[in-house]
Amino acid sequence: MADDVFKALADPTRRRILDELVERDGQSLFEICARLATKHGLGLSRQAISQHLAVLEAADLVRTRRQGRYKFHDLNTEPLERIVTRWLRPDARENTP
Amino acid sequence: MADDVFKALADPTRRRILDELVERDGQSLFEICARLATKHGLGLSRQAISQHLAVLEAADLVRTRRQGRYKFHDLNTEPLERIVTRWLRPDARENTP
DNA sequence: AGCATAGGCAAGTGAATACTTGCATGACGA
DNA sequence: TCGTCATGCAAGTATTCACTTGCCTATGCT
Repeated sequence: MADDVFKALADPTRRRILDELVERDGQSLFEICARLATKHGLGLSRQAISQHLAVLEAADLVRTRRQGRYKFHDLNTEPLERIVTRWLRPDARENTP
Repeated sequence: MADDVFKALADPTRRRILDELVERDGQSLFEICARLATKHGLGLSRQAISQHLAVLEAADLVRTRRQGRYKFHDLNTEPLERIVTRWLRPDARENTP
């Protein structure tokens, strides 16, 4: 459960993908490929990113919806809000930005 | 920087160690070994845990202070509060628990 | 001084994982 | 219907990483 979230966040490429989805939600696989290549200079294959997206989806950080031959990816921040508070003590938990 | 934090949190054993330090701060290596073994049933060698602590220290999630032949480990939650807000949109950032 | 305790360093092993290459499927347009 | 575009599946490789084993350093006690 939270295990998958931490594992998903462990890879820098996957964190870039999340960055990209924060900026523009609902992108397709090819869009993400293109923007990672141009903006971040990552020359990864389509499959590499597809597998990363699968990991993110397994962690429920990304929700997908099919539309014809396109598959759009939406960011889901809910799991992120849960995981970190685990180690925040009561007094530190109040002023979370 | 934040890279090290995510990498540190990727391993379940390291997350257990953080759990242990939340419960009681300032433990030595042997204390952590003992409590992980008894409470969580983890039969890991001393070096394994020592290496995990080194990773946590590199991520600044654990601060250490030497005192004689003892080395005490203190939890530092500051890096945790930074990393997740990266993907929280403005509207979601308000009601963080 | 001598010995036990607390921790550190380094090399080696096995498993997990990120990435690639090649082929298959399924939807849309001419 | 045929070809193309977007994606999925599977096997193979190579690197990363967690863990162990063995030896070394240093502090404190008797």
